[in-house]
Amino acid sequence: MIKLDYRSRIPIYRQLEESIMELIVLGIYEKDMQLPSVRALGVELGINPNTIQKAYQELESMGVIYSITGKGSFIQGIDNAQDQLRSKTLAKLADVVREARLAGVGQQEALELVAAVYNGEDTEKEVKQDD
Amino acid sequence: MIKLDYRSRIPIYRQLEESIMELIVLGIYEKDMQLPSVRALGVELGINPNTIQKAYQELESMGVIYSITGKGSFIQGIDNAQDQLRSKTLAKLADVVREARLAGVGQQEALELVAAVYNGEDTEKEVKQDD
Amino acid sequence: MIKLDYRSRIPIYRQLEESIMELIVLGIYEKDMQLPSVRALGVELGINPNTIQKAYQELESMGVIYSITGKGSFIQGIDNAQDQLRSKTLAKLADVVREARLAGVGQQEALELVAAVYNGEDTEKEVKQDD
Amino acid sequence: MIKLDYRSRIPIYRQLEESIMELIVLGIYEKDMQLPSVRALGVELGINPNTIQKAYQELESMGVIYSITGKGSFIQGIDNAQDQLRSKTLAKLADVVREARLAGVGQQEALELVAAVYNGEDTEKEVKQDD
DNA sequence: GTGGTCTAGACCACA
DNA sequence: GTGGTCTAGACCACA
Repeated sequence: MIKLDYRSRIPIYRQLEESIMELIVLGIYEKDMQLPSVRALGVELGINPNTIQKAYQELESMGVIYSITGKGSFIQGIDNAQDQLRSKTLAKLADVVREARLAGVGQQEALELVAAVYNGEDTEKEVKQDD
Repeated sequence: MIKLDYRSRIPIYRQLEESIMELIVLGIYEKDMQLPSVRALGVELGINPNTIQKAYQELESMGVIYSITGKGSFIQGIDNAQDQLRSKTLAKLADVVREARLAGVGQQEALELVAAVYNGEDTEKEVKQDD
Repeated sequence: MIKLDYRSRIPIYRQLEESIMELIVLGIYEKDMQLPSVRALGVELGINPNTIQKAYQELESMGVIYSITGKGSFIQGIDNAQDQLRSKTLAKLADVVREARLAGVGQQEALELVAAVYNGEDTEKEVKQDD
Repeated sequence: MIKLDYRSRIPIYRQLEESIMELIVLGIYEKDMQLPSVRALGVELGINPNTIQKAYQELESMGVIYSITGKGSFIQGIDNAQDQLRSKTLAKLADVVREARLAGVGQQEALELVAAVYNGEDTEKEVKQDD
């Protein structure tokens, strides 16, 4: 359910955080549902439990999940997850659009690209970007 | 002419590269014009010459500038700069739009944000998109 | 009669201990009254009997309750319970007040907060004092 | 300048965070002043740099300090530090006062204890508390 | 040198 | 078993 790109410059724990938030937003992870334990998920994804811990702790500090020592980690609910994902994403988007504008990309072109992505017309998959 | 944000998560050398490409695209840096030496620019911007060197090297490998040993670095011309900037930027934009879509941002909303940025209606600058 | 907050960072067994001591201090649990068995209470509260056991053992070592093998656990009396609760609490209070002072909280403000809590004017319950 | 209690149940990284915030609030660490590097402080305090990192990263996410890779970590300013320290401390204080009240500590007694601490009349030093 | 990421592994409190 | 803390150590990008 969670797929990571180990080659990406985006740290694994951040990819994990985003994945989990998306799963919540998509309604796959429901309120109070228990997440896999840091150890179990570590084994499943082939990464160190400490890395999972880091992701879980950040998600907890964002109010997206809550952890009870000795019991496990649980989904807090959809609201915080949605808010966090949205605001982060919109901030990123605004940044990149500003960059595009400075790079001489026209408004029309930018709008078309957005529409293309939403309509599934853009063929390129997850382009590796250099920064 | 070149302004850097030392607190940004975007590395200085990348900011430098983008700035220079933008100056070329804007026609301020013209073909065959000589760039300041790494030392001079280092002093001017108050940063390590190594950082400037790194930016110049990348720009050279992208074909945006060229160097003549013992003489200095020069602008290659506008074409490469423009192409590089555009393609990088468009790839990034597409990526982020895909992310936004996954995050539950609607097409309409995304389009409006793009328009807002182009029309200067969005006030926030370079948002921290960290946590 | 005993209410636990499973999400609190305060461990369940500690919450249990405090609850029982409070019930004694309030006169609800009287001298030589028998406590529910660890199993019964475990079922009632929906928690592991080991957790109850841990609380009972600590209470016994504090002289708040006593156990008779094969019969059960009983209330020792009000004195120990009151002393234990008081001294622990006062020590904690002093610590936190010292902290508050270091944090720049003024004496007046601290006094007012105390009065507010006692007069029921502070609405917030059991605030998360994590991050 | 920073002293840690390695025996405390309060994790080292949290003690570090609080210490740094106090130093900022006291005006000893001033705006934009550079903090010791994670490695240097690790050596100085005899603890692992990773532990320092954790503290620094939390402080950064709280807006108390900012870090620039390759350069160092710096004090953001006094405002956030003060706000964070204050709110955390007041929350803790309210919690403990509520506990004290349940434990049968009278309002008068609580107020006197607060006054005593502020007036330096309380002799006991940093009592080891059991939770 | 400086922050940041990740692993392997140990140990603890708690349930 | 579950989360949480900490260490030792490696490796990376950046300045």
